[in-house]
Amino acid sequence: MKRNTWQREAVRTALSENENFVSAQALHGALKQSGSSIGLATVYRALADLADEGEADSLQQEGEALYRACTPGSHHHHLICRNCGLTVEIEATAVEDWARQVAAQHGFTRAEHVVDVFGLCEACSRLQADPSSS
Amino acid sequence: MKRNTWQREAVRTALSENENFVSAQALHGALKQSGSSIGLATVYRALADLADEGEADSLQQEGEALYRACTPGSHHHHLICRNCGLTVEIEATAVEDWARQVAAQHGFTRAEHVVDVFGLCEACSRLQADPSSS
DNA sequence: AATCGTTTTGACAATCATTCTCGATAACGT
DNA sequence: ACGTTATCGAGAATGATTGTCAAAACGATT
Ligand SMILES: [Zn+2]
Ligand SMILES: [Zn+2]
Ligand SMILES: [Zn+2]
Ligand SMILES: [Zn+2]
Repeated sequence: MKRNTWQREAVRTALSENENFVSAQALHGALKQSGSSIGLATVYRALADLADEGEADSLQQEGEALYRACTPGSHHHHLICRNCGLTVEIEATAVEDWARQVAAQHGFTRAEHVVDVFGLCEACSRLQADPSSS
Repeated sequence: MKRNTWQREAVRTALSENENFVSAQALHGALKQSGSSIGLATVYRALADLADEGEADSLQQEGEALYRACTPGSHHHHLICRNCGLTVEIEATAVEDWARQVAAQHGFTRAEHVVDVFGLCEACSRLQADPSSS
């Protein structure tokens, strides 16, 4: 059976304290900073578990996996700022339907999909337009 | 200025000989197999170039980058078989519009998106349903 | 509370894809 | 053909992730 360890709980907590997507390494760093003695491998394992239990969402950016505590049990996608990491959860029934349909039309089964939107959030867009105002 | 080397051409050719997405390593292996003396780093460089010149599409699967020679100049997405790699190019005007809109609604600029659909193609679906028929 | 079988941990090594280094090579404009 | 300079290739370096395995922690059960 699955056991409850303070390590798993620490990862869960640390994750939920971050509004945005974070890497395993970053999370481990933060935990160590705050005095925890948790191991890096444990953070990786805990995040992987959380992800396939549906308690966290994950995505790949620049070759590394990022995780985020997300609204549990709800399938959704993300709008992410390339500059500051600000993340917005977005629902999109239309996209879900489209994905299902296009798969079916080509005879595909067990369809899953990866849908992420990246951009510059409002604040970062302003900064880039007028860097002097920082 | 950019030069034309047989290495670049070899990668381009090898890529277009593959119907499906392939990794840099796999492509390098295939080239070596057929007698080429091209270096691995060169394959990586050539693929990266092809990708941002729009001659190839790329996606991340299981932590590695895969490339495919795609219909040039047309933005599209892919429906990919998780088992055999069969790939179908799909157009999705509705998704393009949706992505643009959802970004704009939240004040995001320079929106880009990652949209891929994975599943089991018709043949692989059959095999999985009745493995004895192989 | 002590015991016991099983799960989880963590330090470290190992793996694996990708990038970097840098001297050698080869394109291309002249 | 010449010189300039982008490109190449072999191997080292990097960086994220996973594997190893003895020690520690769980939790059910006395
Ligand atoms: Zn931002
Ligand atoms: Zn979806
Ligand atoms: Zn298939
Ligand atoms: Zn698109």
